[in-house]
Amino acid sequence: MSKPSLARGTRDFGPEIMAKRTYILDTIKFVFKKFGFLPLETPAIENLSVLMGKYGDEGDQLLFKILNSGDFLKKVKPGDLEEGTKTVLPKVAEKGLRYDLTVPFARFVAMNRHDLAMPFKRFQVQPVWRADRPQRGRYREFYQCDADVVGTDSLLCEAEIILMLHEVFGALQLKDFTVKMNNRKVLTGIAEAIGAPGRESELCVAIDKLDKIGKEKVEAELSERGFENSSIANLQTLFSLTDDIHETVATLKDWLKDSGIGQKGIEEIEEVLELVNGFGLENPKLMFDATLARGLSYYTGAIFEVKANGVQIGSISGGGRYDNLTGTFGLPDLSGVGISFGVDRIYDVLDELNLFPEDASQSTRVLLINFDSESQKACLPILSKLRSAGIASELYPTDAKLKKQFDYANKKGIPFVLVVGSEEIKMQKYSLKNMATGDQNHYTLDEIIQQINA
RNA sequence: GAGGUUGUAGCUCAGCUGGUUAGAGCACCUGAUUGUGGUUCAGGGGGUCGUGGGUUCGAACCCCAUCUUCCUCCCCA
Repeated sequence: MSKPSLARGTRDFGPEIMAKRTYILDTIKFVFKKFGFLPLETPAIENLSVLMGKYGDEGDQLLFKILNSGDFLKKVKPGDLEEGTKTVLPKVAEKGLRYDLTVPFARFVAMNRHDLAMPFKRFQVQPVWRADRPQRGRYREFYQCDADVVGTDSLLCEAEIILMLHEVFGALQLKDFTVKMNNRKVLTGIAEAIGAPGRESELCVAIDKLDKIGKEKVEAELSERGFENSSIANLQTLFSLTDDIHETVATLKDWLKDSGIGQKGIEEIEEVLELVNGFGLENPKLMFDATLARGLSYYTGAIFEVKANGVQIGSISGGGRYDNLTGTFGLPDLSGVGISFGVDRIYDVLDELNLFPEDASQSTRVLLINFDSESQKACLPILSKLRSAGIASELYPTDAKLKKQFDYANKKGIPFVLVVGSEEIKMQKYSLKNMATGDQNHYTLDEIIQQINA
């Protein structure tokens, strides 16, 4: 007999945690559906040919590969081993676990292009796997919760994403959050404006750390990376931006007036703002942050990130627009925009702020006590009636000691206990005990249903 | 992938320079109360000290390896 253990970087979700996670996911899915997104699930296992080469060299390393079934060494020839992993891997593994939801989605779109109503809006909530080194908040198995629209470059999608973010976090009672927005084209424009065209990736890696390490260190890093002093001096405009969205737009318009692409980016942001305004969104928690640079390797337009204020935690949601999603699967020129919710982080935020509703973990409302076969028999029709009335109820399955049965109700947080003994059966009135107050009285079944539903 | 860190009862942790039978709180079980939980009281069970080697008369404690935990970097959700 060996001690059981979890595989590294994986977790169990017990009933209590599941109740809270389900609450979060149900809220998000409800909003997705309300905005016309359709559900999609794809297999945990994909062919490695679908997954490899999509996430860079590092990504290929982090893919979980599945050993071929049967004699997995069949195709390996003597001598292959000396050639190393690159030679042996394709001969022993043809499948792997999905690394994210975007690539399987792209595969699905490419395979079903003729059947899909374009633009195609889908949401997908499934676990993904990465052979990463686990840390707090980083696991080898975790859920992604994505919604994307492909097949249109309409900025209406961007506006609707902003709306969905507000609806989701509003519904979760999270009052203090900020939706940060930027545009890849603005970043490209900034690189041009400071005389370092084409180097926005490098620029952004440094700028992105601004709120973490401060202006001086960012400047030092840029200098190290070989940016001219004049370029760095030119960035002062960026460091002096305020939270006021209209002011920022005006400042950038002037700063980037010589960059066509930069202007385009600002125009896109203005149009999105106008659309959001058109929806009549009340009290928008929207900010234009020109230093926001996440996922630069594939985002081409809008970039989003949501921060929970007052909680020491990274972003709780992020997304953006990308071009050519399905290009590697033979379907070019398909633009898409998507948003992803960080379920684990949202869980931590709600937990820390105590925002989970009381009844999120409540299941059974009433427990029927079992004395003997006689009372058990009497309980059956009562159970059925309670359940027909929509009351989650259960009968303790054995005639264990009352203490044990009451303990069970206690531990499960069941608010009512119904005692059905010989006295009660005779009277056709049963003892209903409120576990919180300790009150206990005899009621008819109809009265009991009323009491429990009250 | 690089560096550091952690592991003792179901859980949280004590355990002296290496020295007899490894402790506590909580949880669990039994009884006080054979038709009533949460409180109280009395009693009880539970540990190959992460695992495998080594040093030693003797190892929870020292050494090596390995797994695990957490942290920093890289990268990311």
